[in-house]
Amino acid sequence: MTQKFEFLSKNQQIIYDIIENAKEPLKAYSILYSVKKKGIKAPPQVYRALDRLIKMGKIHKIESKNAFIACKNSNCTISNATAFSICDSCEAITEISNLKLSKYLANFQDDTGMRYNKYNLEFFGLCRKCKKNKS
Amino acid sequence: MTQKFEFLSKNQQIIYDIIENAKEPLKAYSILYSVKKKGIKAPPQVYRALDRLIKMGKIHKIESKNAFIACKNSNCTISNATAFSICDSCEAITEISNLKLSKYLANFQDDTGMRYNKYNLEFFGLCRKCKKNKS
DNA sequence: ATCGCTATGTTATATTATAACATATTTAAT
DNA sequence: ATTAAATATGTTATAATATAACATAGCGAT
Ligand SMILES: [Zn+2]
Ligand SMILES: [Zn+2]
Ligand SMILES: [Zn+2]
Ligand SMILES: [Zn+2]
Repeated sequence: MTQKFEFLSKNQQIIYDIIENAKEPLKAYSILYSVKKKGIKAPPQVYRALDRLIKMGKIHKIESKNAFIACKNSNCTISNATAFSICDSCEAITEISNLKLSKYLANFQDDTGMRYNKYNLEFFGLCRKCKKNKS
Repeated sequence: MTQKFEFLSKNQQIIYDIIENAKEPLKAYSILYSVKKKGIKAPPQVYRALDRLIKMGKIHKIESKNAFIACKNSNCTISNATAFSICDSCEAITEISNLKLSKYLANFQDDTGMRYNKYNLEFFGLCRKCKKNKS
C-alpha cells in the first residue's frame, strides 16, 4: 500500500472514510448529516476536518460544485496541482491524472513571466455514457 | 471599439458597468450593495444578471473566490475557456490570455479519449510585487 | 507539573445562492 | 392593432455554504 506516514485525527479519519468510500463528490452538509451518528454535530467540525484533509492532499475541493472528493492520485498528496473531468449531464467527476498535462501546467509561465506553485483545472463536457445516450 | 452586437437589459447593463469599472473581482453582495441606489434591491436581481452576463461571456466567475470579473479577452466572449492568475498574497487576479495555453487545453483529451467543450483554470502564486516584497 | 500546540465541542452568525410567484416589458405572429 | 409567447423584472422568503468566537480537552516536550 502506498500509505503515507501521516496521522489523521479522529474526526479527520471519520470524514475521510466517508469521502473515500463515496461514489461521487460529497457536499459538506451531506457529510455532516452522515456523521451525526458518530457524534459530529456541527458545521465547524466538518469544515475543519475538510480544511486539513485538503492541506494534506488527501481530498480535493471541486470548486464549481462545492463538493469534496478523495484523491486517488498518489502523486498529488500535496494538493497543489489538480485537474478534474466533469460531465455536464450526469455530473460524474473524476480526477485527471495525466503526466503531460501536469508537467505542462506546472511549468507554465504567463506572459509577464509569473510562475505558479498551485493550480486547479476543471474540464467540462459529456462523459462517454452521456455522449452515447445523446446520439 | 470591439463592441459585439449583443444587447444588455437594464439590470444587466447596470451590473456589467459596475464589474467592468472595478479594479478587482466583485462579490455578488457587494454588487448588490452598490446598485441599491439604482433601484436593484434583491439578490435574485443580481444573480440573474450575473448568470446571463456569464452566459454571454461578458464576465467570468472566479470559482475559488465566488467573485465576478469582466472579460478583458475579446477571444472568449463564449466564456467556455477561462484561465486566471491569482496572487495568494494580495489577491490580485488577472485573466490569462495565452494562445498556446488555450490551444493546448482546448485540444486536450484525457486517457479515455474524452474531449471537453469548456474549462476553467485557476493558477495561484505570488505576483511580481508580492514576490519582491518578500525578498 | 506546566507550557505550548493541536484538536474538539458548541453556539451563533455571516455569506452565498435559489425557489416561488407576481408583474411588466419586449418581440413576433396573426 | 391584438394577441400570444418569451424574456426581464420585482419581491418575499428560505436554502445552502461557510466562518467567528470562545470554551474545553488531549498530548508531547521541557
Ligand atoms: Zn489528487
Ligand atoms: Zn455523464
Ligand atoms: Zn474572458
Ligand atoms: Zn500579489
